[in-house]
Amino acid sequence: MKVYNTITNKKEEFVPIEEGKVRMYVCGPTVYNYIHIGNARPIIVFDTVRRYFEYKGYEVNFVSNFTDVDDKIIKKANEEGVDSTEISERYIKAVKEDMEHLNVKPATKHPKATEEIGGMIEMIKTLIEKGHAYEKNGSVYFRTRSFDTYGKLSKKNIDDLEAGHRDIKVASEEEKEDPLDFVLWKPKKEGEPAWESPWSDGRPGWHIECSVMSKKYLGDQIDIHAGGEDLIFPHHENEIAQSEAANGKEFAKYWMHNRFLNIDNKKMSKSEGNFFTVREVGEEYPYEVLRFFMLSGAHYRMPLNFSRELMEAAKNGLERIENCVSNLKRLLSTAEEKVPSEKEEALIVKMDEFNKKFDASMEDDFNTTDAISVVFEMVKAANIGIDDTTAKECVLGVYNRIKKLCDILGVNVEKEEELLDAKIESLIEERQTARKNKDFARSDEIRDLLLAKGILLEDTREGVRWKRA
RNA sequence: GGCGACAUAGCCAAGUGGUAAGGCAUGGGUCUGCAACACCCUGAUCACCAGUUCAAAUCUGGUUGUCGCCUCCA
Repeated sequence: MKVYNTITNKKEEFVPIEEGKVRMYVCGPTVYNYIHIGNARPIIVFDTVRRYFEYKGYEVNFVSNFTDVDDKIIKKANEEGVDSTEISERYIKAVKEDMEHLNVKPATKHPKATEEIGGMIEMIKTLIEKGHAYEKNGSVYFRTRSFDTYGKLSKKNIDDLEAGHRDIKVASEEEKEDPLDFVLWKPKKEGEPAWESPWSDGRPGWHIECSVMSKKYLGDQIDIHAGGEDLIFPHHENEIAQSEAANGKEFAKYWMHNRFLNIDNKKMSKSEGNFFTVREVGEEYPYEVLRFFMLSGAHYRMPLNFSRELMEAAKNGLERIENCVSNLKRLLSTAEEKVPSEKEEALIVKMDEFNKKFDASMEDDFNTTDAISVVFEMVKAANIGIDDTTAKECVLGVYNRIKKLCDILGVNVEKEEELLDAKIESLIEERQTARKNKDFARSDEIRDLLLAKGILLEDTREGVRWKRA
């Protein structure tokens, strides 16, 4: 399995630290609002990575945090005149709902920063003892120049960075030994939540949170650390500095970063107002369409553009797969138990080949775009090769295979079994009678009526079928 | 200024040395009372220039263009 590693800028063969196990940490959202579709990209992408590892038989310890103490949360709390915990808890609940809708598996552990303060204080102490950090007026800073490989992830030259900082020095910079130093602990200001520490009542810096939560739940060394591309610098660079300086070990073996999701080819930003929350999109499209779009629209290391046109294309494409699966499911109930013909045997074998091709795509740095094209090839083969005379074994084999691959991607292609109420059933019956009597005016009238209720009818050789519009 | 990514049909997008996967859309057909589903047919020589090679979308150099990071940001 090949994984693109940001730190080496290369695809590398994945070798786990511990045989058969993957320790993976994904930086989670700061919970100050509903997540937008840009936040959803890493959530979906890395959930898919996890699912693939699990499919390959790895035991995945998947940790993803919630940053629940932060300037933006405090600001929002002050605006609403409530406690910041109320804000963070509200949006953690919302993220979890969104994740469930997007068929994202809950992490093995979702730590919250505010529940890990003790560990942060411990790590900061260690850093001070080792000379990598210092206290000044209740604040603690990381001594960036004391970590000699600083910049290895983002490929930044430490001296270039300092030059860039000189112009934008702010008041608090004055107490730093070096403009490059970043904060590990900051004393509280009026109206801010605070925790006791040896240095001041205050709160941790953002970067130390992830270093500590990763260490606590996954250990000093982990296999994969992932997140959005914007986190490479400074967040992940600083995490490396903190963790490696404190633990004396290489932090993460593989660093994975997804590129951004754009809207109409422009970066989403609050100031431009060009962003959509997951919920907003969910009102217009089924959530599985959004997930399918994220995985089929582009490889995770490529920019992905979001637009109505592209969502429509994704919706239509997904429906093609759904139609095929529901067709197979229907055939399954009537298919004859018999020895498959030579052609049917060949189709079953073909499914094996498709599965291998799918795996090969996924093992090439999780090329979901390519993997999905394999699913479409399977759909085509099924549509051509299977009908109501096909042996049950063959129908079942194809059905299971397509479902399995979609499940690895976390894309739900099977609609829940639903019963229609009696009134609608009788309307469908009435329409069938009308059609038999060639009263097409009445039959079309009923079809339109049902369509208005969101029931789409399709007449097939085997009889009438319906689905939700 | 520093670092990095990308440029393939109307749109989206795989493909890193041997004569271009897949999807959406379009047009034509088959099926159907009609529609929908499905099936068949329909389309690109891969930004440009130069080079390496028997052979390049795929390697090298250059040109042009788009984008990201360097500050909170998925």
